[in-house]
Amino acid sequence: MAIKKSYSTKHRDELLEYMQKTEGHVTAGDICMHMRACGSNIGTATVYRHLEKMVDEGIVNKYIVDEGSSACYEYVAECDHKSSSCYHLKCEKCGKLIHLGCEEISALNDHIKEHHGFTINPRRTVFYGVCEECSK
Amino acid sequence: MAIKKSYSTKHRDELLEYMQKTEGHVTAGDICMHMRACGSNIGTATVYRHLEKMVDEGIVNKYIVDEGSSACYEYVAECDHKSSSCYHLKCEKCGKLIHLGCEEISALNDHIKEHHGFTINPRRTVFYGVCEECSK
DNA sequence: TGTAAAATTGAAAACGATTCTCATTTTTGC
DNA sequence: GCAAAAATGAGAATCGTTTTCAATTTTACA
Repeated sequence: MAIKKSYSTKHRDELLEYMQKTEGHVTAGDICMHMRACGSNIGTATVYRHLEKMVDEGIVNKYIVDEGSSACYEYVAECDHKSSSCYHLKCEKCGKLIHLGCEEISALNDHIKEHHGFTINPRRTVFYGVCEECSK
Repeated sequence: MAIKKSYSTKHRDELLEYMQKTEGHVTAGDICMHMRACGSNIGTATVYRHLEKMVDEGIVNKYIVDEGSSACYEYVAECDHKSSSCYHLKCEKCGKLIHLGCEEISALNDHIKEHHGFTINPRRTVFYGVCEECSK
């Protein structure tokens, strides 16, 4: 029940800046490697802690894309403006993770909400399947 | 490049029988515990190995439902007859995993196939969100 | 049948992503 | 400035899953 206020620190700023300027999805491991390559001495635990907080705050999205392999993170601005209609497709063959902004799909949200009482969270939902190139 | 033919063994039969008679989703851990409780001496590795094979063969579906926690498996008959329209909803609050058979949703598959060239695999796709009870 | 090749098995070790612990250092509010 | 609260890093711990390896089963077929 302790009050957990977020201090803004060098590491948090570094991490946020990296997330903002990075297009697409990165894993915690990617981030650690990159940060160290840039001379930052940020630790693994700290990266995870900040990512988790940012996910809670809605600044960053987290996708569980495969069991075993690492989770993907991305800065929210990338697709938040289309919020309800931004989904992700993950190709089972080539492993590509694809953004999909499409109104048609947000209609699905409405349908499931109305008819099945379930409120979908597009931020976490990933469609698995086979992409165009791989299905040739 | 070795030829990998499936021998039918006691363990495979036991496991398959358990999967068939079990409704809904189980984790590999659940299975191991249950098998041992029933006097079987099947090992963890064997359970995983058979599950993986059954997934490949299409007899069993595997869902990655949360990072960190175990994957869920279920016997395919449970929802295969509605194949293209059988999805799963996972409540982020209570953790419930819900079957959803609905034609409206299979229309989504068609849309994504036609307009985005992506073939969805409902067997792996899980919608995250909040269920009816939890959203009250 | 008998037998060798191929597949399965269990135990335990290895793995990899993530989380926890804890002592130390920063940051904050005042 | 100072004390309380939060952040930090290193390394240990966790936990689901996979691998290893030697021993056992199962199969194909002579």
